[in-house]
Amino acid sequence: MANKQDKLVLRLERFFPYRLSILSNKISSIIADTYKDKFAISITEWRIMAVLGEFPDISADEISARTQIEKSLISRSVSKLLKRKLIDRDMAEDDRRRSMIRLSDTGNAVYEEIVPLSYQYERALLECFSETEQDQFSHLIDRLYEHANSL
Amino acid sequence: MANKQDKLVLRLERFFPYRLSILSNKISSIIADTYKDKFAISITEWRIMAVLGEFPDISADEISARTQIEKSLISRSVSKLLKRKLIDRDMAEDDRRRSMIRLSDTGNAVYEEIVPLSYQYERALLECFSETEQDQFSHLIDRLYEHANSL
DNA sequence: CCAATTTAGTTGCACATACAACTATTGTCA
DNA sequence: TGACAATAGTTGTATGTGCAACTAAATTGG
Repeated sequence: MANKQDKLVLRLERFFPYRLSILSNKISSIIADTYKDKFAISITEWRIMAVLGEFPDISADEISARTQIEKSLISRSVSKLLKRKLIDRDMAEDDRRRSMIRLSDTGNAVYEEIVPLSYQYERALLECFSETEQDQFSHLIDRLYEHANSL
Repeated sequence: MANKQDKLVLRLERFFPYRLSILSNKISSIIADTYKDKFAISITEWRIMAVLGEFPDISADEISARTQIEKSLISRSVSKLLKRKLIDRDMAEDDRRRSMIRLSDTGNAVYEEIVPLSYQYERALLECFSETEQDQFSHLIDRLYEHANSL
């Protein structure tokens, strides 16, 4: 006969979304501490700089699209980065709403310091996997992301 | 001869920590929307309720340990859940600092509504993987989490 | 050509969260 | 026993972040 013990229980610590969240937060917070301690830069600011390192002279909107960061957050972060002279900005001549943003010389210097550290950290993280496992993991992440987007 | 084009660039969209973060945020935000729309509950609040569904009559500190949520956040969330009568609390007799928290009848009813939805969402997410891939992914996540904790 | 709509970016506001300081209670050990 | 340390929980404060309203500029359609 059914009783209270038949209650369907959620095992939180085995629940995929929870485990992914905990894992991601752990990894991100380690990175955040490093960037904060060494360069006084937040993850958000770093992501903006990272995108500008790859794609110079793009607009705030394009940064937003490429980093998935809210445009209001982009706006405030860009202000901070401008004040600290890590980036430069001027308005597009053909469209005076749109801005053209790029790393300044200082920003580039910081960028070139952080990039090797980032790769080093990524390698340290993934050293618990074999090459094959790294590829598996990479593909699984891509597939899951695709799929989550379609839900 | 080395020139500007030799600059080491970070491909953000292929950087593991970034991809994990984006994936996890996407998945969590879908869940958050569901809980918010149907039950007016945040992810944090749900995690607290989930742990109480598994482990009734535990203290705020134990909730914090099991969910990795900051104790100050636990405190404020517990206040909200008490006000909404989703949980009950009384103080431990042997230690008047420690509290004993559990789901109320209302809380249990909500819990029993959410749990099947959670499992359903998890299944929907993972349906893009075969059984084998699900196991692989699960093990890789566990290993990576272990490893990240040791860095 | 001009009103209405769309787009880029900024700002106000509400709420989430982290860290540290604080209170109250309990435990330790000389 | 009594001073000191440790623990459970709360609260203050600073900052992060998301959503919506807003401004200014560009585009569209009649």
